[in-house]
Amino acid sequence: MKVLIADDDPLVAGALKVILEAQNDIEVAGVASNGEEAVSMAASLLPDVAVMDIRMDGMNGIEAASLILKEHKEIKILFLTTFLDDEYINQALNMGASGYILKQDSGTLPSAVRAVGGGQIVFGGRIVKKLPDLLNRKEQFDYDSYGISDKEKELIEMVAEGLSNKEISEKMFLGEGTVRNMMSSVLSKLDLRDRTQLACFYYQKIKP
Amino acid sequence: MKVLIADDDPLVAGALKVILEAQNDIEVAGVASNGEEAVSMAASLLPDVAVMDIRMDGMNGIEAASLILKEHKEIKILFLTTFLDDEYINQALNMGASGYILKQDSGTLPSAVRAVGGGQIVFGGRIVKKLPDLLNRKEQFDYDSYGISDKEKELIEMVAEGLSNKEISEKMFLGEGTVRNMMSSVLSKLDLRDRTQLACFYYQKIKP
DNA sequence: TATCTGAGATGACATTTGTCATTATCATTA
DNA sequence: TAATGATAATGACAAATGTCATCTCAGATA
Repeated sequence: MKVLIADDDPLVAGALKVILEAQNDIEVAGVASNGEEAVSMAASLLPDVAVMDIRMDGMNGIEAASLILKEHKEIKILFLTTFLDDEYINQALNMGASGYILKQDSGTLPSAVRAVGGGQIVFGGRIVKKLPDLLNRKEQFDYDSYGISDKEKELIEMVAEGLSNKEISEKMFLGEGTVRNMMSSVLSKLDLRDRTQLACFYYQKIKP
Repeated sequence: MKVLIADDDPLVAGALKVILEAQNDIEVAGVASNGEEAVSMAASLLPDVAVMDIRMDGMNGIEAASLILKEHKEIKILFLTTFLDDEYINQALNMGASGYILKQDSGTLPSAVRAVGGGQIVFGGRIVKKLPDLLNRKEQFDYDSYGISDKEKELIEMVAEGLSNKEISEKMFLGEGTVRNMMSSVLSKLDLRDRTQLACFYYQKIKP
């Protein structure tokens, strides 16, 4: 199995090479030290798997990988990263990467490379613990920073259920006019125009 | 590395055993033929990895796995399945499983087992192609069955962006009154009361 | 050809909605 | 005690919204 390594830190790149070459079924076809190099080497060497750092000077790993996949979608991309970074995980997934593991777990790199080469997808264990949170995120919205009170929060949730002012006023034991005033206040705090925009805001920003 | 196999089809279980025992670093500690057996054998054998079928008579793989994880969260669960089933994938992920691959890809099973044993997460390649869709699902809602036309569909999406009738009419090159009529029609088709409920419906049922 | 149909438009109408100024209460605080 | 501020309520008002009956018109259909 032919592997291309891309990392702008020569020490890391060297270490990865040593680890992978110790496996008798893995051959390190080349080592790139930045994104551009990775793209051109991938095109000439046609490795089975490209093991890439995400953070590199110049063209980063994500960009390089998507260029590689554009031309050779049979090459599997395995990202190595130092941090847990939600944004990168999402980008990598949507881009069609085959794996995303932490450098700290380099001991499991060979098996990850084999699994990826075999057409499977691999995530570092620590990353998976974050996946459910990524899927059903909730309540992370900071009402306070907008100066929104608990009552107003209630109101927002009722709007997001499609209730009218009258219905809300009954549920909250308030006058309908009061609810209208609260609504007005909430809308201006969030810089929105009407209750429908508030409902959209709720589903897009508060409980995505 | 100790592995427990659980599959209610003896043929499949046997085949898996053969495949895994051909690897000199993998030892098949036991073979369970249903969920209950898997739970008790996991408790007594304490394997590193449990390779489990999802569909089994009686207790299914998901239930069995969550029982195993409750007691021994260091045991990694690798699910084998015949089908691509969104619901199972989600359940498996949320449950804390370490892998989910197709039986058809049994050739890559050994590397998957090693990767999982090493603390990584593995998904079968065909499954990954569905992951982005699972994240930003869209368009799976059946507008037709409600008799909703393409134009009406557009309108719904614009309402879900918080646009007013006037803004929608400009975007669609229609009279504002026409938009109001379309709105009225859509609301009655979906049995809703106003545009805010329509926006809520959109985020809850159409693009959850 | 005559008819039917559906998309688009209009105008009238009752409601709902959001804004604003004002007032009333009540608890806290200076 | 008096001032303050938060909470709740009113009334007035303009704008937006949803419903309905009706009209036009082009294209399909008999």
